[in-house]
Amino acid sequence: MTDTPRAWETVLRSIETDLLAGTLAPGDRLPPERQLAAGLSVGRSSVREALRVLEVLGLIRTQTGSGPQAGAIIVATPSGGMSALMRFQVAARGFAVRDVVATRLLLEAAVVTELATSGADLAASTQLLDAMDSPSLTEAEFLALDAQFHVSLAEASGNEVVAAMMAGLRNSIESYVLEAAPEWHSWPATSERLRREHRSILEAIRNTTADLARERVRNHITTYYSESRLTPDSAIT
Amino acid sequence: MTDTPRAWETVLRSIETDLLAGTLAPGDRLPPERQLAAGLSVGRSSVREALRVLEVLGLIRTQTGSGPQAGAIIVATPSGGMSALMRFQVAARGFAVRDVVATRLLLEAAVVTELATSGADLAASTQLLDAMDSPSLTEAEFLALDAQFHVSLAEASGNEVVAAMMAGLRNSIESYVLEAAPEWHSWPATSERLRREHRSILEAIRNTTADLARERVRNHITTYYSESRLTPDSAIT
DNA sequence: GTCTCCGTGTGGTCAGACCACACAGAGATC
DNA sequence: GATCTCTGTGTGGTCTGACCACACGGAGAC
Repeated sequence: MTDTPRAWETVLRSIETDLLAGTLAPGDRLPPERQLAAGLSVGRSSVREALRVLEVLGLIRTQTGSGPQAGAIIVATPSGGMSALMRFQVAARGFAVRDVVATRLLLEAAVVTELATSGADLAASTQLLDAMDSPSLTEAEFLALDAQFHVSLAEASGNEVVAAMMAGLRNSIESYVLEAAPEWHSWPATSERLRREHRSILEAIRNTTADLARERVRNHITTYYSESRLTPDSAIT
Repeated sequence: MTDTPRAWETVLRSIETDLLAGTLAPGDRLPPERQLAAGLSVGRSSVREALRVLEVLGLIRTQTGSGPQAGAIIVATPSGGMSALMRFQVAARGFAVRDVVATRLLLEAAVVTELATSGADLAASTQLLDAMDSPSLTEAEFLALDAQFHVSLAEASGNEVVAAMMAGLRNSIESYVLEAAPEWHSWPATSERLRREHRSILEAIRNTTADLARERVRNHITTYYSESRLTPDSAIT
């Protein structure tokens, strides 16, 4: 009943407190592991367990050596953590692939609706589409740009939470997509279709026709996963 | 260029592989740390760093002692990991509270739309509402049930990914809500209003009036966070 | 047959040691 | 004086060994 927290939880809570208090902010360096351990009266291994968690969550970046770039630095890049979380949950069957796809559809529909309504800056997304026109791209490279394009839409909406979720959702089933890719009927035809659909989505957004953009996103994504033989059914909204 | 993975990454990848291969499944026990270390030719501390990550991500549960319940067991409970991730990202300003609220609104609107359309089982949600009618509840207890109610809606939609996200979003700003709670004008009046709004949302779902349910959710959430002085603006959709 | 106790295996933690690495400054070289 | 080289130093990364707390389960006492 005394509820003794484990040592590494103490470290985690201490860092969280410093973050909330503003003592620690993105760009700052954490104290060296040995010093952190001494300051909290825990072993260095406990500190390391806590730092490992923070690293996977995308909160810090560690680097060996000396100098200003060495050590643990607060970075707060959520997409990495979101990807790791979802990838493992899919692997452990905590998340069904069907739900991942449905959630992606849900989020992306909301994103394009917002973009069509608010008229945000789509320069980054447009640039990615141009890059995808290069005929020298391999299949994997093309799909990577494809993923970036969809994330860029979420970023353009200005909602970092949604952007991170989109990245995580995509990454979590990336291996499944790549696995299924060889089964696509014809890669040149598929990539051509994907490019066309991307441009039509952007066009609908620019014309501020939210319903049309949403409809096109819906078709785009369901077709995509259907060809990958990933259950396209049961999409919320 | 040799790209030597760190020892704990080796452990993580090994476990992920076993999960994907089906060698490891929810309910299974991981090998003891010492044995795992020997099998992968890494130190026990590296194994522990990997297990710590998996624990925070909600993939395993560890317990001391001996017997069938001791050790690390695969559980795959994503909400815990989602909560930790979002809580730290909010603390480190990777996520703006505004975006968290906007995302919650987005997801919940989609959830009630789905529920109103598909006619899912709402018994669990109804039961939580009844529990919230008890006059002996403290403020914190009431708010905990409140959070559970909203998560239960997401669960009723059958999408575990969305349910985990809802739980994570809510937990990540829970501390802010509790902080602001004392500033509410009148607790009895507030709780009464919340109860009323909850029931009206469920009613709209039962009547399969999706638009109405969405509208009521929107009002419910924006009012809620507005009273908590948490930026209610800029909600996608 | 029941109760008690202790062996055993598990995670949790700590301390110490060593390695690889990267920077910074001292010193050598031109 | 400017440049190059080298070594010291501080950092994370890892391993080993040791000890603790805990919970189960069977051996032994009653």
